Amino acid sequence: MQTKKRRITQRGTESQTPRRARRSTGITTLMDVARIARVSPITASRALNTPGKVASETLARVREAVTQTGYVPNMLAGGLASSRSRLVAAVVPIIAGSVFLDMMQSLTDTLAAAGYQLMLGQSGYDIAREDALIDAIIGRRPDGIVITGVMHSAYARKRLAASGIPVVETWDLTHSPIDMLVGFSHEKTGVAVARFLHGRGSRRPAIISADDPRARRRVRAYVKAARKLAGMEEAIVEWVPSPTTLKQGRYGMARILGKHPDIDSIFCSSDLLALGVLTEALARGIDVPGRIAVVGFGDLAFAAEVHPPLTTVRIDGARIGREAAHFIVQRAQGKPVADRILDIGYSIVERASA
Amino acid sequence: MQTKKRRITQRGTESQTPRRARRSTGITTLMDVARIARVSPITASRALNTPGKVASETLARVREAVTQTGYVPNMLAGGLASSRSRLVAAVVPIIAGSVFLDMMQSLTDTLAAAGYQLMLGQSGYDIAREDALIDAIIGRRPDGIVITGVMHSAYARKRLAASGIPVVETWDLTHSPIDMLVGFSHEKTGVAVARFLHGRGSRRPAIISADDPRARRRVRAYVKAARKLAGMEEAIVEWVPSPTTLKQGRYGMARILGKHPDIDSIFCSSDLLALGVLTEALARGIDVPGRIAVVGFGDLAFAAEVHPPLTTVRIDGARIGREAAHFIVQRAQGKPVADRILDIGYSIVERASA
DNA sequence: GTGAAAGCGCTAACAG
DNA sequence: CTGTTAGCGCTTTCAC
Repeated sequence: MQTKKRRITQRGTESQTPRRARRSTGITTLMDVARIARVSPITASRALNTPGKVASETLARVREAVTQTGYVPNMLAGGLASSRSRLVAAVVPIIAGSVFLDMMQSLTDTLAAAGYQLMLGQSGYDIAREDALIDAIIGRRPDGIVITGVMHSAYARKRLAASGIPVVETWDLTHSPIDMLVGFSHEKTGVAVARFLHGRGSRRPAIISADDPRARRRVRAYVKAARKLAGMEEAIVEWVPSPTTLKQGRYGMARILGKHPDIDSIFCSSDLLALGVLTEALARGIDVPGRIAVVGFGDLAFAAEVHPPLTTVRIDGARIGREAAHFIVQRAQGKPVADRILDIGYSIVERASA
Repeated sequence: MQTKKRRITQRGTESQTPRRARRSTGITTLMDVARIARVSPITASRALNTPGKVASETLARVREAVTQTGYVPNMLAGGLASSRSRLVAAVVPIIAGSVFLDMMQSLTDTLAAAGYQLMLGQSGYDIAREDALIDAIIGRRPDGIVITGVMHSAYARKRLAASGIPVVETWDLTHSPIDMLVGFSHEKTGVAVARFLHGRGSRRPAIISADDPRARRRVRAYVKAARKLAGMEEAIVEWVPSPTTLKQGRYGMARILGKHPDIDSIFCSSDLLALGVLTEALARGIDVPGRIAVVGFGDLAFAAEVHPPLTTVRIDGARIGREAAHFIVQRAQGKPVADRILDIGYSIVERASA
């Protein structure tokens, strides 16, 4: 073997055997495959990525070489060369016990079907960590970023906008998204529930809500709408910390009953809270919906099967995931997205609890 | 500007202006930062990665240039050059409603703290998809792979072993892991629950279990252990499909009661199933634990707060995630892991339901 | 403490 | 349909 090529050094030093800068990792590369298939590396690359552009006989030789060597393409190298990483990042506030699971599920599935992988990040409740997370994500040069919940940090929003990476914000509605948006109106939801409970005869309403920005907006809209409804008293509001749990629902219910034993309905900012309310009612022998009507939020899998079945606001999380994935795949294929804002709405699922 | 360098072509063609092969992406690179800071790219790199090896005055100049430009390192390029991607892949059977959420949470947190990102993959229930997933993951050259549940496919196991990537299998115990392991014994768990319920006076036991391999082993161990316990009748087993839901718990309970109304205990393969059992019992006016004792599995957040509080098998999912992350970070730092198998055990949390 | 050179493994851009 | 060339943006190796 001979040294294949040599550079001319700026200063015309005498020819030395150029040192080897680095040893290869030893793993099969596309060059190995190409050598075995007796084609050039680029042809091997085409055989794998755009098989239609390669003669079938060549294709067969390359495929043979791939199976023979157990070659797995290095997507770091591919991504660097093509500036398409086929990676999509998702940011969730928290993973455990989150209402975003259905969305993550469908996002992962939809993206996998299109050849993309999902990277997961937790923004948590700390702005500094959120900023660090966004930089870490941008550093991976993903082909898209899906943000669930709200991206609070102005710094992060600026970085995202500057990165040029397609961004989909979800689970909310605004007229000025960073880029694209799949969500619904929390205000409309709050108003709808107030009217629904009023229609069911509630006059002394209470609310147990997580203290997060979107739930807060639902509550505000509910309270405001309730004031305009005939005979409706001012809604009692009990705040609980995020993330919501069954436990918080029980405690919240207990606290409300302690102060206002005569309430006749409770709107909970999550189904888990509502389940806690049902549990506390059961433990105290309070009839639901007879004495108190209960409405949840989310329509999680268990909502239909608890006792009594839970009336709740249904949000199609799986659809949010699918649509967000579609947005990003569209963009990655260079197709501009016409409508950047998609309102998937909500619905109230009437069951026995209200 | 002048062409900086030129290669000597094999055949000595006359000097032509070499065409520009590709345009840069236009984003700030380390070279831009280096130019502004008036240092070489490698010094800029060192300033960011090993600041201790750079003079403080140089460091300041580089940092200034970074903030000025908004530079974000391209980790695809860095990973390719260093063959350390700082990416860890996690494989879960499904995301939604999974018992692995606590683990994913702590895995994400622990890894993020060490500077790693998590990539998520769903193996689902289809072997072909599982194989494709493993190849997609290996293609990213992650610094580690955490597998939750069981990796069924022999093909995938072979590929993983051949890839040289550190692998941590979790939630189970075997003497022949692919690489490393953090889990517990499902057999011991099953035996322990059988003994526990026997000690609580159960003689006509029933089981509602998901039809997945690990749950099946718990059931088998339970049934076998029960046969040896004085006065214990053969356990009635009702299988339900994975993933388990509250609904399955209700239906399973209903089916068992239809055939064997005199059972006095039910062991459920998940807390969600157990909650379904409690719900069905409530709907039918059956006293728990008076007439039927109920034991769950998992000790999810809600277990302590349902009515009655659920006796259940506690598995420290968060710890599994932490330990798995530690294993991988250790390996990534070149430190060999002494004990590749970690049994984190289980415990029975005694509450009112049994 | 700093730098020049040489790749990591792949694909875009042309040319034939 | 196939090949040559030149990078993508970073870090390793070796030298000073």
